[in-house]
Amino acid sequence: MKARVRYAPSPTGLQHIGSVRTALFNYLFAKSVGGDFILRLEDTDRTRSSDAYVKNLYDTFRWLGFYWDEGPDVGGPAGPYVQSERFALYREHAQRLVDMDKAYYCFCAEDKAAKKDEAADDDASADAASPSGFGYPRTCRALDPAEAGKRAASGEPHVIRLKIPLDGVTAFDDILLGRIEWKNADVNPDPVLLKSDGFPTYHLANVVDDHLMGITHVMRAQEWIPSAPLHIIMYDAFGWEPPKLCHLPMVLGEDGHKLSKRHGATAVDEFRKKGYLEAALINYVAMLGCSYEDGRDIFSLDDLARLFTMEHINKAPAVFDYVKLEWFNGQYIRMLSDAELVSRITPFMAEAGLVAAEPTEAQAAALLAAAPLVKERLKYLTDAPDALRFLFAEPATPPAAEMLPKKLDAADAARALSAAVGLLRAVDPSDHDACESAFREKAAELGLKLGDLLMPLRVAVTGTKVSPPLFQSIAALGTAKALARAERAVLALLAAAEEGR
RNA sequence: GUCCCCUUCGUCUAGUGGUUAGGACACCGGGUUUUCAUCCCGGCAACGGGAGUUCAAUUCUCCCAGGGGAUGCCA
Repeated sequence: MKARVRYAPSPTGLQHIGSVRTALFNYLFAKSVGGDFILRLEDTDRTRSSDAYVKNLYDTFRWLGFYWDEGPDVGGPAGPYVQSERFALYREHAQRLVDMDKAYYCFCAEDKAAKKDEAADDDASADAASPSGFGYPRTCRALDPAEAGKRAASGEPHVIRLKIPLDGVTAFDDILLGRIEWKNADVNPDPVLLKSDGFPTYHLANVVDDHLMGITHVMRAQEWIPSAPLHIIMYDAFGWEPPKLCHLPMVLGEDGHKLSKRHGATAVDEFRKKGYLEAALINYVAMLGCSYEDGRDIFSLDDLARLFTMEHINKAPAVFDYVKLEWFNGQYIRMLSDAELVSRITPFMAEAGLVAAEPTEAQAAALLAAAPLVKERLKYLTDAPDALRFLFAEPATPPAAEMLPKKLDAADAARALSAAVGLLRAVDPSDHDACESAFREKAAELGLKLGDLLMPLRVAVTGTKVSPPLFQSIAALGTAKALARAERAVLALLAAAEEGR
């Protein structure tokens, strides 16, 4: 049977690195076995779902570059793929469960106090420690079904709750974790299936849709383990065969807690804006909790899809390491062709006001010439503006002190820089070897190290002590501009020397 | 509190009874070099603890400890 897996996000927030990892693992599994990857929107929380988040979801995955075989936008035989468009289905199925005496109407008022308060801290867990069990006290379970049915039919507000067996155990075999057994007494007592607004909860919608859509494998984070038995009980009640379950290890922040905003960037969109390459992000995230081929660490999406196996998923949670991600990003930047790098950094250059959003021909040429200069120096695409500013904007003449090599004073530096200017007039900056030998000779003649001769020129031309290789930078800039900057700098140095005397 | 899951270098991991416990990031040295990077070489560093099983346990079993997760009309 062809494998069918799904990614089922709820559009109640920006696409998060943790959920994207779940999507990625599902995708990799599907592709590794020639199965289908399906997108389903779980927008059953009417107050929190929003179109803006749906858009963010599409934007995110378009950027990441992986796709689904079936989904709201591409259609498919098991649609619709948006739960709010399947509204009637859930009530129908909940009703079936009631009719079979596997679920019941509940008329208890919504317990606001039981709702998790966002601001609540650890004290809340102490409060929750009721000595006699937990959760809903199953009050309405005792109601006469016929009577309850009448009340519901008359329009009295109600929810539908699942009857969790009072004793016995529910077990399932997790692909990763093996057999997991739960005493039914420990399962969430009678969870809500259908809310009072008529929408299903995750539990109901998830089970109904996974079955109706022919999902064969459910891969989701380990935080879902406690609700797995409840889902199994539902599959049994319906008489359906449950899909195979695989609970993925969690992704943690450096402090060992579930990855969240306070750990740094977590929304995929933030990574894009911060100058990460999607290939680097995918490569890194794929390696959190899973391994592919020993002795190798650079994998394309296709490589990952080919190499993925569930046997190589780890059970233990993984800590998200921004430093290692940074290394991956640098690796991927270096693998870009010059033209690719240009198209990647152009938006950031434009944002910094250094080039037009649609670069002019001259800017495009300058960008292309500059690409090889910075390729191995960038950790993030966002580093490009600072690294290349000197090519697109006129730097202020640096203060003399900035231009002094170690142990040299302003007069020495002025002398060195003047010599450099003289040399610059004579050489072709694009002839790297000629430049270097000319400057080496001159340095020796002046009793300077090559670096000392070059430093004042570097600062004068680029405006900073740290720059791409000087001769190539000058070649990219053009000798005329470089000369003008250097000559101004000589004057500044001379003035400083005068003052210092 | 209760239930569940997890446990190899600081981090990500390889490893499925016998290995000098391997790799990557980070870190520390050194080299190349025109600053910064890149690149190359070397180094540091781990099987949570205790009982078993076995000729032999990182690997199998149990207990403990530690960590994480769940305990919603959120997913």
